[in-house]
Amino acid sequence: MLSRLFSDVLPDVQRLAAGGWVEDSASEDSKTKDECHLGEDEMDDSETRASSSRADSEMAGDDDDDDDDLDEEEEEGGGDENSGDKPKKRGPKKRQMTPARAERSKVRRQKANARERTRMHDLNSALDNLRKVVPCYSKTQKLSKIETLRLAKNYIWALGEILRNGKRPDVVSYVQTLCKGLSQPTTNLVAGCLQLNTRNFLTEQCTDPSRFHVPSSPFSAHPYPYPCSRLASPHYQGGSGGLNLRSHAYGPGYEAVYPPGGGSPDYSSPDYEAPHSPPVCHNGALSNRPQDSDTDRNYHYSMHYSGLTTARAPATHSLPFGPPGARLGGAHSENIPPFHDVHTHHDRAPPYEDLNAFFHN
DNA sequence: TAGGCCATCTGGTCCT
DNA sequence: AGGACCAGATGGCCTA
Repeated sequence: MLSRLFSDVLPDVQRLAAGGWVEDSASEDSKTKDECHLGEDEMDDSETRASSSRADSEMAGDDDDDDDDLDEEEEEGGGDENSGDKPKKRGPKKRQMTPARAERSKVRRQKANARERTRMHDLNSALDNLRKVVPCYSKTQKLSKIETLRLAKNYIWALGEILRNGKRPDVVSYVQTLCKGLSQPTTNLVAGCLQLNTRNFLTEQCTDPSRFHVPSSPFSAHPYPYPCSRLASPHYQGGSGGLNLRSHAYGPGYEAVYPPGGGSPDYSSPDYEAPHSPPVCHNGALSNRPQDSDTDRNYHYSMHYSGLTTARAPATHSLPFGPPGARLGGAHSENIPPFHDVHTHHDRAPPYEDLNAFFHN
């Protein structure tokens, strides 16, 4: 099953790596405005516009040239740079910038700029494709580049954990893995994509961890060797509304646990990242209420991955983590981003159905 | 208004 | 020489 999953995903990954993903309408939407009004035809214009303005200022007096041969001859004999009182410079003699040479340099620079632009567009296109295959995708609330990479890293890590452990992880660990190192807005978005109220299920878990199956989680069997730099940051101020994956999830002093199969720290793990990430901004975006109702709380205890199978019918936008038949949208909608255009990428990634089945009991 | 994110230009370095 | 890649600088846009 999982082998089929990866056999399905692998070509896409390869296409991603090659940057050869066929753009669809969604990617068109995700183009930046600059890219949008910068069609292929206009690229040259803008390129000329942008670089020429600068080049023109640099090359004052750069009139249309000229006789290259003549210039070359001049350059060959151009040893007059050190003709003054100044000490001779070492190294290759700097050729005199003749108008012809300046023109060639300008053209070369313009071509280099165009190539660089194309290269960056390709890179952005690949990033757009990556945005579509990570577990959260929104046309309007596009993940930033860095957040996309972080989420992708976490996603790969989570899938690897599933393969290593051969069983489905608990929802808490899964979401925590996905959100590790992500900014608060992105955490909200991911939680929203998974239709989770992150604050609720985490705080409740803190209140009564025994009601979750976290201790038996494949992710929680070992001490977490890769403290999240954000959550461990001194800048972090755990608030009532914030998502505190450390203390809220497992209680004070309990580190979230996402070990590899073994017990020894694996610093090659994607969870290990140099502590360069900015601190999480716990601005209460996850929660507007000090405490939720028991109804809301109880809902979280019955969360399962089963809802992810709604990916088969994305138009319904049903909430995936509720008890069968439960409607959860209104109760939690204030804590999660607007989802009319937010969905898991699995809506369009059939292989994830296998994963859903895997999560299913 | 500050900060985050982004696109673009640019010069340097390495490789072919 | 030219292309690919990279990182720094810069300015624009957006949001809190």
